[in-house]
Amino acid sequence: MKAKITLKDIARELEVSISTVSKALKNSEEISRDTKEKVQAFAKLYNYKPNNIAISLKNKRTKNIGVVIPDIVHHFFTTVIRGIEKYANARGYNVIVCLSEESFDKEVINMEMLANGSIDGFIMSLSSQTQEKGDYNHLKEVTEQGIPVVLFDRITHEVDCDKVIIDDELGAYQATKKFIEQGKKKIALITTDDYLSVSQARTKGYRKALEESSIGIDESMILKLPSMEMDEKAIKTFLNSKEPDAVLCVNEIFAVYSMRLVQEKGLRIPEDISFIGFTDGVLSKYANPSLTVVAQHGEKMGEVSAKMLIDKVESEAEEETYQTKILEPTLVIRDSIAH
Amino acid sequence: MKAKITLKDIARELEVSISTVSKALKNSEEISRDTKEKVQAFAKLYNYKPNNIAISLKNKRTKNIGVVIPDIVHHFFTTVIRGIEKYANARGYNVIVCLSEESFDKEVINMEMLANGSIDGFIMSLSSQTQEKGDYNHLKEVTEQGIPVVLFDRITHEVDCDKVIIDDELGAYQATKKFIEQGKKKIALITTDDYLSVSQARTKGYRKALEESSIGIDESMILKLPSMEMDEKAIKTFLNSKEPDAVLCVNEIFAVYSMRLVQEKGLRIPEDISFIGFTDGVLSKYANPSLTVVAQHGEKMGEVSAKMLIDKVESEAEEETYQTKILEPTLVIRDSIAH
DNA sequence: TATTAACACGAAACCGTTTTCGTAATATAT
DNA sequence: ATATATTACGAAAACGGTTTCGTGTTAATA
Repeated sequence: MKAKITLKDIARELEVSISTVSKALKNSEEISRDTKEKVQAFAKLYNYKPNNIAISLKNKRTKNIGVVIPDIVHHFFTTVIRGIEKYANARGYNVIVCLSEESFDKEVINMEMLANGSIDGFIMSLSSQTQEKGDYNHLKEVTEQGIPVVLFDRITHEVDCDKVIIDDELGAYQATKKFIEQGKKKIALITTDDYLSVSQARTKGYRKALEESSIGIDESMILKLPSMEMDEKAIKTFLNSKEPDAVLCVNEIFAVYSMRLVQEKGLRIPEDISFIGFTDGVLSKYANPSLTVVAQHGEKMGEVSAKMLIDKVESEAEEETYQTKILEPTLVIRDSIAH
Repeated sequence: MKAKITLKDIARELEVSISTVSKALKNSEEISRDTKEKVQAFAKLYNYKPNNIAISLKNKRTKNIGVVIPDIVHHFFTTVIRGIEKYANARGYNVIVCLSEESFDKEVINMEMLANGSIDGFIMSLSSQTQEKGDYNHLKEVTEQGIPVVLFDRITHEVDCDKVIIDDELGAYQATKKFIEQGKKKIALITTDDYLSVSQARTKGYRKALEESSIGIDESMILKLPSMEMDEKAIKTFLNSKEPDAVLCVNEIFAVYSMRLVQEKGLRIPEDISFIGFTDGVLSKYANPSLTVVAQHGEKMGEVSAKMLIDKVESEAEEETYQTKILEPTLVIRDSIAH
């Protein structure tokens, strides 16, 4: 086992000072040709690499960014992480991932753990419990300490920081409109409780489209599930009693499961009933029939978030100016609707 | 913006030395009751938290573990990360995730980036390019430096380190045997090239089951795709020409897509043709019919890997003894086979 | 009263870098 | 020959902690 070599080791071997070694390795003009060559050769030979921790301590920059998300076993968050990771890596940053598992307490603990020097900034999406509780003090504390934060997807307006969201309202609006254009009359919505910022926005878009049409809103055509967890029974009862001819779902799973249910009843998709979901994941693509979805462009979102964060981290200026980027969703047409 | 407070700040305010503050906060017996109370109260008031980086530098422990995986938009890896994250977090560690994206170079760069003090150990799964190339020098260098490594799922025997795998051979063997017991005669295998350690093991299990039976092996019933990427055309051609009555696939996607193909041809699943895949993901559960799979217990795998790594990191002893844990797969019976 | 022990604290080294500043030795200008 | 500039390097502080060891003050013991 050959342990890592340090500047001190090189200095001792070559009988020069640590400062000289440090400067020589940085090709400083201050050091003579001879010495530089000697030091560099030695360093290369023993594969010297500066210690990241020491450098972090010195310049108070870790080149790490903390990502706190509710769940990782979820296609959307996964793609966001990928986007963040790719972009951050290209700029020399590493990504520390923490999972809140939809728990307020875990979110707080994770942030506290990272906020003590481990990272240069946060990218995060709020846990459902946090949104339900409406308590954002952990975020405020962090921003007050001067640590930059970028909130994505599940955001709150109560914290001053950069934000990246997709226009969920627009996505739902477009999807609902599509149904209307195709002559659907009984358009249902399967969503979750309103405390989730995204569900709220999607419901708004759905309502807007219906209000603008001659159909109007029938509150009983909206099923609000308590969380993103599947509730098979509730969906079954709902679909059987309301018999919609089109269903908009706030995620893939609700949609794919619903499709199964109506298929078992002998309905044809999309002739008798059409479906649109949110999240362009593997499920939509390989479902039978394939599912039309409002694509959220997670990877792009991650990329944009990472760029915003790193730009802020690296900007000297202490501008207290925050922006919210709104990404446009796209309707990915597949076989669950007519086309 | 209230910046973080340091020991020095407290010492200055309270007119004591830094050492006294440090000891007081650790409740050292050396410090008087009075002083301790004073210091602790002050620290609490100003919300003092020690700087992680400084501590890392001092005791040469970062409490970070590096996870290097080929891809994150993949259910299996995602569950492994979750397992790692949960376990590591419970023991006070953070997880730095790096993606090799199946590239050898990225794998090397990522490891080098992390190996210079950023982490206490690695948990990784090899990129396909690394396995294809058979070059493991980056792993050897790291282990020689005394950094513990745990390899999971996609491993190599050429590196001395701890390993965690599931018994892929057994999984494939059991699945194939299931087909045989159910009277299937034309049992196909859709896999990828052998350089992937897992594909190789699965193919071996498939062969073993057939060899033990009266059916024997028909090489033409094995489709080897060049990578984990979907190749719709190749699968279509294969299924049409070979007309199997049972298909074992090395992942979910191949299986679900294959099911679609035969359904379009009017075949009934599982009566005319049965399917079993690997990976118990969201796709299998919500496919139509739902897919029987060999579950790989990714979360368990992550947990076990994390435990092995952290135990090694925290053990003083420099034992040069490595173990390989083999987890048992489970067959999750769903509607794509008779039952 | 002299000696010793216990107590409470501070100085300083250390972890591995970077960077400022001071200075001896040499080179150039006057 | 003297003053000044340049070159090439080292000492030391700093980042924010932990920890060892030394020491002045008081209290207990002989």
